[in-house]
Amino acid sequence: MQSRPTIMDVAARAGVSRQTVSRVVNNKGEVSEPTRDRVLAVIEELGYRPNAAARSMVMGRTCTLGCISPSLIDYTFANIIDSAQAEARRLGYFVLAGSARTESEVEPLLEEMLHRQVDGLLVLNPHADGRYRHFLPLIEKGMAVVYLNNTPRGEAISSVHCDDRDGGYQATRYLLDLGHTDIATILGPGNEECSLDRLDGHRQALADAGVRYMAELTMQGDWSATSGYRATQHLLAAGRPFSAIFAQNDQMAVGATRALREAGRRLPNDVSVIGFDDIPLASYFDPPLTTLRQPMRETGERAVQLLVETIQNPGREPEQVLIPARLLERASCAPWRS
Amino acid sequence: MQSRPTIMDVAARAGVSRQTVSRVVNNKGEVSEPTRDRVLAVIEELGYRPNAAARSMVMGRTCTLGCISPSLIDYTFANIIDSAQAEARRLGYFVLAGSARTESEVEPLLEEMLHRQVDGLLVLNPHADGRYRHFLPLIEKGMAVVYLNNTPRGEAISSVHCDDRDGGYQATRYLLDLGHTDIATILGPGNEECSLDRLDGHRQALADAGVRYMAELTMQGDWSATSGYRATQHLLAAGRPFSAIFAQNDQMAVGATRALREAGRRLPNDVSVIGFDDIPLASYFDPPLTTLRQPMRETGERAVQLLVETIQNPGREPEQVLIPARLLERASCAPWRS
DNA sequence: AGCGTTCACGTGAACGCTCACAGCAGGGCC
DNA sequence: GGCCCTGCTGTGAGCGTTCACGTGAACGCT
Repeated sequence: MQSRPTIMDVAARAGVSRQTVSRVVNNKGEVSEPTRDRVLAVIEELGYRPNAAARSMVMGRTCTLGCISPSLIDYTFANIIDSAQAEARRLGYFVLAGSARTESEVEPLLEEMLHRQVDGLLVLNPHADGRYRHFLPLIEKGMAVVYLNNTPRGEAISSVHCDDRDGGYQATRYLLDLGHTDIATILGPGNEECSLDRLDGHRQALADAGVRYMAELTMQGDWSATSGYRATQHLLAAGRPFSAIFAQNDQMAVGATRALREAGRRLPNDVSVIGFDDIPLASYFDPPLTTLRQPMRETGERAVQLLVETIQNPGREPEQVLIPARLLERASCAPWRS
Repeated sequence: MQSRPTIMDVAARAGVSRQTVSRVVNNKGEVSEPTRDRVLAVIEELGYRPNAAARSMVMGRTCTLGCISPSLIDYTFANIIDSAQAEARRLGYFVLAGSARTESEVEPLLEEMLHRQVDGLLVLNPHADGRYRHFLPLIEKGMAVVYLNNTPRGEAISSVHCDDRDGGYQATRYLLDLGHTDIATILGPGNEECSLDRLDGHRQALADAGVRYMAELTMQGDWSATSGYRATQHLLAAGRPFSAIFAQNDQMAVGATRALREAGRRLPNDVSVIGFDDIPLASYFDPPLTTLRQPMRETGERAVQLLVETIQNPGREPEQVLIPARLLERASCAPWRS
């Protein structure tokens, strides 16, 4: 790469000092009209681009946000990251995204990001066990951090995520309104807050409707389709009757429908299934999956806004943002005919 | 954020010069055992992390790769980016990923990345029309660039992607071996090389088997499930009989199965469907989708390796890497009973 | 005329690091 | 003793910016 022109090259060619060029580039300070035009022309001519590294160095900030996620592939995460990245760029920041598949990968990834002097950190769906360990000391030292998806309870930490409790409530309420009372539910991992919250909402909806919650109809999954499949097989084998399943995400819902079909149950007439997330092909399953749409783009955007605000105003109080999920009625749920 | 310790703080506290600290940190040059230990201890104690911006400035490289993709959400892209990111980190680089949904977003994104002085560029599935425009001049100036997925023809550009031609051949060959001769095919956008290549392979397989290629059985899609759905409806309406569909990606395959089911055709007995990609829930569709698995992780890794090699050795000749796709037999294809 | 203000620019220093070089021991060799 | 070599360490300069000043010139006011 032949070396790029520097601010000095521009200054020399325009017959001004570097500072004037700097003023033009940053639009700050007084520069006369003709001088400005001349400088801009030279910038254009030379293809000058200010060196972000040099600028970072003197300004003490990099305008870079780190984003640590268990995966960049998962549809939900990818969506959040995509929108976060777009919003960040709108605000003059860039996102350095890294995946830490396992808990032990978090530390080195975080370390690398701190090397890069990221101005703030977006933490996606932190691994339950290391959720506090890595980030709390950083926050205490003044690092701006926003959690997404899972939020540690009882900590003064900024976070943005879907209103899982309300989502669980809506899903269950919907099934109840269709006349179902024997509602099975398939959870995510037990150490993830969003799963606990969805369950909470579920139980609240049952309670509000005067329907007894039955622990035997609650199965544990791990978000994967396979786990939903297995959970449903267990449910069927256990023999306790149910007419509907609330799966805490779409993958598990898809696994559930498969297990049901294999067991000869017809959807939605024999059993209704409702999911959570609204993955891309949800409407293409047989039957098209009724689900709660997670507000992924908004989540990413709000998180970046919150993070940037925190960076620019370090005194800012932590804030917990909840964004409601929206019910999408498709064809996997039907009224219960008793 | 209280200010981080600098190399001078470490030097002072260890009673050595900055250069010695630098030598220890970078493991280069001679440092006596006791001095090294002392410095390392101070680094640990102070939590010193070298400032990447300062280092970039003097070294003239940022150890950062830009990655421009139409989307970070799409399963294929997300997979490639995730693996690229992991491989990059292994090699001491970081990936700055940005999405440029439309052609017009490429320019500003590229511009921002150049500001950041990225050492090289990963270009994912470039928008057909702007494929050359933005990057060729950069490459001429010595910028390291690797294309992924779609590769402009006839340019001396490094690229890594799936062997689409062979994939198209395999898919078609598989259907032919099952006894199908009336094979419909649903393409991706006509300006994407990977779609053209898959079609090429398809036609070659037909030719090799002495089966006539029928243009009426070829439909154009845009990778979306909906487009596959529509294309199949057209195919059915056109009345020309077919016993199998080769959809150039899984989304369209899923759309196709839905259209077939709605038309009362049974899968796979009436019609076989084969896709391309192996999306996560492919095995959970009804019937589980037979498809060609795209080597996404390998693609991302090889691309980064190639890019880093090019950066470190600017004289390196451009190289086109093809990675074979692998047939995954599931249940959406059946032998043709004539 | 003398003064302060504003405008339009320029200059030294600093950001945190690495590179190239220099210096100073100590050791081996003729 | 004088020479060179090697191992270890320090110093000046510079990377490309911005910040905090400083400096004229022009202007308006008393």
